[in-house]
Amino acid sequence: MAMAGDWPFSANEAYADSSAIFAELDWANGLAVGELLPPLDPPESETPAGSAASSCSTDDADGGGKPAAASTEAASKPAPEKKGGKKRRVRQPRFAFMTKSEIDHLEDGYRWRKYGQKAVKNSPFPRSYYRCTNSKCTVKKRVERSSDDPSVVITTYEGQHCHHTVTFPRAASHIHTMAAALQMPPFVSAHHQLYSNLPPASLPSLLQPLHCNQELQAVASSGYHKPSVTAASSSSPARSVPVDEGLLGDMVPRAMRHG
DNA sequence: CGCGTTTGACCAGCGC
DNA sequence: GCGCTGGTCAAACGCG
Repeated sequence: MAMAGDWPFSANEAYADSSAIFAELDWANGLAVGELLPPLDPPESETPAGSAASSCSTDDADGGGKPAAASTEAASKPAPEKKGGKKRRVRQPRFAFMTKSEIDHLEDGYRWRKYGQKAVKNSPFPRSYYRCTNSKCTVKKRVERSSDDPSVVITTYEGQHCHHTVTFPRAASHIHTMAAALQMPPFVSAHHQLYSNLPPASLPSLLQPLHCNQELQAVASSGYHKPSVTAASSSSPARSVPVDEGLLGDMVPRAMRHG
């Protein structure tokens, strides 16, 4: 696989091909992607929205229905304890985006290990499942191609990284740090146009620092300067983005924000 | 040898 | 209750 040691922007042609990010809904919940999902199971989950979204917590709470074997216990398959009360699958906050790319697995600065692939219904293309290789990080992502447009890759992130990217870019650090602050892959913030029907207020919640991410926030806030590569927002190329809507302004065209 | 991928099996949730 | 589907596990395998 492509080693994440190489900063994708230098070699990964997919980025050049990538043309846009479209708004995407969380199909399962009917929410705009990027918005933190409401707790599906408030009593048991530690409030996925906001702080508890930490993927650092050992409680993956999810594990696809299986006992949370995330990262550590995976080896010994514990006897599947009978769940007295139906424990609903608790999802981490997710966001997804569509990318026009010829390759499925876009480099985003993190290292991922593929742990599964499934054929999905209503799609001729299989869905791949990836997990962050950081043992303390339980972030997962799914990658699949759109059945409507095979050139479009749909990537869904679940959870938030509690660590820096594996590689820190040389030149594009501003992009990367910004993306880190967003818990997004860098190409999201830098190379794509993100259309979203998120209410403006929801994005800041997405940016909410996690206890284990505060360093990222710090880095981002100190190192960030407005990237010049966000010209994808062709709607208003020369506008100056107010501080309070900076990232949002970069990614969400104004026209899309008053939906 | 370590790390990542492949792939079939297994399990849980959900709809009928 | 049953079948379908999505999600995950884990052994086998490949590669550097």
